[in-house]
Amino acid sequence: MNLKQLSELLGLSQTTVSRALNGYPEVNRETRERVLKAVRETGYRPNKAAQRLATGKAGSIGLVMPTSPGNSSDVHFSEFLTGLGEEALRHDFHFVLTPADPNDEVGALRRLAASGNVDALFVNYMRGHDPRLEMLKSLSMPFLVHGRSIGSEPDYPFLDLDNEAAFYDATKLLLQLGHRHFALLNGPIYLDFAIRRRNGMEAALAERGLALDETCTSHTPMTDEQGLFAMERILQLEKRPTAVLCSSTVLALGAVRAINQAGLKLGEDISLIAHDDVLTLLKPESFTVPLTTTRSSLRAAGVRIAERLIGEIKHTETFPAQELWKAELIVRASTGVAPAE
Amino acid sequence: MNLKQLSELLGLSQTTVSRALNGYPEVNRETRERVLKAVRETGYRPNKAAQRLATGKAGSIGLVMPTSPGNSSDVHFSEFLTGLGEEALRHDFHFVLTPADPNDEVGALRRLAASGNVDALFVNYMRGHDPRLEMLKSLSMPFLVHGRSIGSEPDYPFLDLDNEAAFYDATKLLLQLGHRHFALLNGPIYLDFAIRRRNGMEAALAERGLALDETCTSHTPMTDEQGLFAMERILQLEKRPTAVLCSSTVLALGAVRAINQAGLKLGEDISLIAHDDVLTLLKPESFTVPLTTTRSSLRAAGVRIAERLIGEIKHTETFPAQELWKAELIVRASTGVAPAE
DNA sequence: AGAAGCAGCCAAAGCGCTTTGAGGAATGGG
DNA sequence: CCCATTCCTCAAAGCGCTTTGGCTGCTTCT
Repeated sequence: MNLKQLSELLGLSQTTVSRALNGYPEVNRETRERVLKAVRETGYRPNKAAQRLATGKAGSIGLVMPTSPGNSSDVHFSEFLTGLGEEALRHDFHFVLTPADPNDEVGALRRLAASGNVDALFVNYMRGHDPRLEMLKSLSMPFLVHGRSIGSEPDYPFLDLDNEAAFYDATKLLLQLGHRHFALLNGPIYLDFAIRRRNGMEAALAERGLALDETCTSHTPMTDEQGLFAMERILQLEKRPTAVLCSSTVLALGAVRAINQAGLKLGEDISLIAHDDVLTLLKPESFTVPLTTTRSSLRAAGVRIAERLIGEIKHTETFPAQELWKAELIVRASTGVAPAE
Repeated sequence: MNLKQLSELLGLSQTTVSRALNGYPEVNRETRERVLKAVRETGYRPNKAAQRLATGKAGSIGLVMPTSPGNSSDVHFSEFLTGLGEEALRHDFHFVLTPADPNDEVGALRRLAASGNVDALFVNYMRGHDPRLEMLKSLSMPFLVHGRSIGSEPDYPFLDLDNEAAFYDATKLLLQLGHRHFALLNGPIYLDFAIRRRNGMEAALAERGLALDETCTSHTPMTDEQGLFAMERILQLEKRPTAVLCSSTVLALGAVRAINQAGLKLGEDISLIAHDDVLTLLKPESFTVPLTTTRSSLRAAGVRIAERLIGEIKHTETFPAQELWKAELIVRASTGVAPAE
């Protein structure tokens, strides 16, 4: 069933039927109702490809899905995707996912844009001085960045968490509790958020004349296994830190296990603050010792990003180009006063 | 840059250029090379929407992404997606993801098919007597099911794990170790795999004249939290089971925590076998007490499914319509001889 | 030498939709 | 009674590609 058949069925022209469907004003109310009724009865659905060809609008937003063995099936990514999905559903949009070799993300992005399959692009997992930015700016297609790229001019639309502030605040709390020896279990160092969190932490330490010890720092993919390994290593150091910051509750999962295995008490012998992306899988409050966290929902970020992108495509709304969200610092039992030396 | 412009540039007809690009034989070798060179220089990319409209082929496979609060951002789902992605990348295919209200999966699927945006459909999270099957069969579009639907005629193409056998084998091993009191932490009871795993377990028990105790059984979303709660409850029962089967390592994560908190020793006081989907996030061998598992990679299943679907769309290959994979039973330290009564 | 075959190219139709520019039927004003 | 105005409707032109069905000129066969 296509437009032509439908219009013949109704004894109307294709134009009128099309207008009736797309809510143009110059159609008689009665006619419109007749059309809508026929649509319901016949189950007619406009062919998207044709619609796209005619309008240039695809009703979909493109994203490149990272597929490296490294960050494969990242919980953080799928949590975010869920948020995007929720919002897209409300607008009858969908995503076009292009899986990409991580060495060719720029190429994947370019192909996606050129394919004519999408109206807007989205990128995340930003790196320092990210090469994708230049490419996106050169395209004449709306895009939105989740995160930022340190080292690049901030002249692009983004939504980011204030990672510096989050880890600055967390560190400050630990300092106030008397801690002096810190460890950091961070994400991969080339990622922007990891750089900023580290910066935030260092800034807070510097205020007290302290510096982050390299041996107490690890930059790894954010899995519980890596958290375990890193923490085990750190706990064997001569000068053991009493406070740990984790870039994810997933890392914290492993770290806590290492701490338990070492016979140390979380919140007493050692304090830990993790960043909580509000993963459905892993709630900081359901750890044996509930975790103190800096919290910001990845899912909510997904919703917001979809909202902005769709708004932009439809030209219905204008948004601030750049948003910086604040994380909440939520104190639970994993933080306590520093033990006496 | 479109075909017309390109052909004018070359002084050829659109037909010839199109043929040259699509590998048709009736083009002079020399001409073809000229065309390819021009494409490289101009960066011409065919408009997918037009291509699709003309051919009816979209180069993409559609899937409905579950977005309920319940199974949101499911690690299992994204592990699988990664596999799909890997394979799709090799063939320059992409996915169209439609997020769907879980109460309207059939509708979402229908819309996706009708949109003309996809060449093939994929579904998973099958339920008993799943209504989507009828709908898929009525469509004239290739589809593939991950899992099966108990209660429906198995006359559709699927790829499934032999869940019955996996849990039958696991139970049998535990029986051989002398266990008599069993618990099962399973996924939602309406899901096909959960039903089959339970069946497999019951079959093995029945051979020894045993039955599964309802109070020792839980059917929940597969999160560590649910695993924790369920196990805590079960451990408080008067007649405590000595052997536990978990439908996921994620559930096991919580269950193991409950076991530890109860002061019980895994592999001595209580034995546990979990099904391992080979999640990158959660390796059974890196548990404090490494877990005995039934193993089958979700990601590998994703790869295979993409391979089959794409092959079908391109009509290049024929595959067996139905595949049943066997899980491997891998013994580690979480299983041991049943403790004396 | 004429018929037949073939390689290589092209013009034009068509995929299903939107949108432009115009026309026909009422209505109201002069 | 005629013209202007408003409301509704339509035919036709595109969107950028593939594909059908020729057409041309050259080689090969009889």
